[in-house]
Amino acid sequence: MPELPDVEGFRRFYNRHAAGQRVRAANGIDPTMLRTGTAQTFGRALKGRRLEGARRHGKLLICPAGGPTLVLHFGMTGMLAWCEGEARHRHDRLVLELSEGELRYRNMRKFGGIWLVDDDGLAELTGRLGPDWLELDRVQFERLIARRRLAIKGALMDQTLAAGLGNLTADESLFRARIDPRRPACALDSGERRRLYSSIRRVLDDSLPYGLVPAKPKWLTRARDERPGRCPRCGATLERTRIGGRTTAFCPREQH
DNA sequence: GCTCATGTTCCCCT
DNA sequence: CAGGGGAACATGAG
Repeated sequence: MPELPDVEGFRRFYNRHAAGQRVRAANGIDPTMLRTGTAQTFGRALKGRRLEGARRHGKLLICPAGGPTLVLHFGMTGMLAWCEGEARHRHDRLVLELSEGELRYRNMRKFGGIWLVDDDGLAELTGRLGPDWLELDRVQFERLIARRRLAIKGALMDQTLAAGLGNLTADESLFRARIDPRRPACALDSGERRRLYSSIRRVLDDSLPYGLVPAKPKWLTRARDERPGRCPRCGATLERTRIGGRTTAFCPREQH
């Protein structure tokens, strides 16, 4: 699930359920997902801490805990769950026992990761990312992509340029802007760059309330997994290819 | 058995 | 250095 809109949904979920509570214990951490320290140091450092409100940078959920900061990346299958007595789920990779219940980090495929960092460690993590997409203005965006020769979709998914877009949001935005995802970024003219920027913002803004990329009637996301997929606007058969190692869907009749 | 999956990183080429 | 291609990571679903 996790692209920017999903992680923004997790942030709201975290702040609704977990923020403000004290950590009674950190249990069941999957050591293969822990990117810093050991299960023991992790648990000791978090126990007794009060969780503050979380923020987000790209696809990272950043959860300060009055000293150390818990950072979660959800990979392709991660999510949060709030539990009050339910049995442990097979894919729970971390259980934080809090005053009023349990916050669980659940992740089937175990991509992504869990960090517990100090301020320097946090700066190191976020420093590898470009600005968050919700903080990026059009002029910055145009500057970032203007000289790149890679496929525009590859540029949109490069988290070091700007952070938060993923496979679905990139395809959806290019579909909305009617731009062929295979074109070199530097081949877009100024009008196309503007159109793409506003399309991305629209896709993100429209998705945020849902906490996911919604399969709206005129959205590519609705049709991309059908086979053969049909363009939700013109009915043409969608084309499927790979860009940057990711399955890419687009309408060959409308996207140029 | 096979393919594919909303992510990232690393390694090898050109 | 920029960028492409593929593999790896781990666990399913169809």
